[in-house]
Amino acid sequence: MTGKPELRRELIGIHNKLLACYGVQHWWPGETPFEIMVGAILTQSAAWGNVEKAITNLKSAGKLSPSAIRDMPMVDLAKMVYPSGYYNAKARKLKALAEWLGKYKDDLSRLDRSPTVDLRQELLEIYGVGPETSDAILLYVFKRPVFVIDAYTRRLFRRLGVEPPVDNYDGWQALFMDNLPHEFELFAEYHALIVKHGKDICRKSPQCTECCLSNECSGKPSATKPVHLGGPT
DNA sequence: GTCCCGCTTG
DNA sequence: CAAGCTGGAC
Repeated sequence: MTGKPELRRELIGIHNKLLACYGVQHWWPGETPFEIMVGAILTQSAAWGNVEKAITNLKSAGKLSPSAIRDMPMVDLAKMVYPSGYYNAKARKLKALAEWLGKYKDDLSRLDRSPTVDLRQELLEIYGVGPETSDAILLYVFKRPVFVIDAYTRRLFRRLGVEPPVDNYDGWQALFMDNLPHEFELFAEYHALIVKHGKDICRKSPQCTECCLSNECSGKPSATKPVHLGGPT
């Protein structure tokens, strides 16, 4: 946490307003660590409701475990995750995740001994695990203080007029991690609140009249959409 | 930049 | 009917 005090207070202020608006979120939905990891992969560019269907399919078939997924034919796995979209790609990703866990005898406590940077590097080497999925797993499974950046985060804070100097994943992550205390509870709750807000209010087409942040928001990108002053040609 | 891809919402 | 959904691989 080395950033400017002004930005630090702004980021905390946004968190507090979201918390006051929505209350504690109790994330991540998922009853076991493995279920959280599966959810993190299946939710890539997919609505959570569809992810739940896929997870329910796995659960009711008794296949929601690393070993079951390793032993299952790819085609069967693809059918089960069908509702979450990209089913062939996601079946392959789940296989890769399960194979990786197998290297540690499916024992999360072994992995939990690794420092965060090392664990993150390992996660990134798994097929289908990129920065966001990696950080979601680090945060919600391993309880590491890592700030997760997603499309909702970028959209919300751009509209609020807060942007990092470098517009990529690491740049966004540094914006938050350089300006907030590295506390698991704070990062977990903040991300959950951003998602809640992004789904319900700060959508692509924002519901600004119902937004509890409308006072501090310029609504920039959507407000700057081209206006043809001369009217249609 | 393109592809992967079904389901929900407007 | 189209747009959008907690991305990542190539």
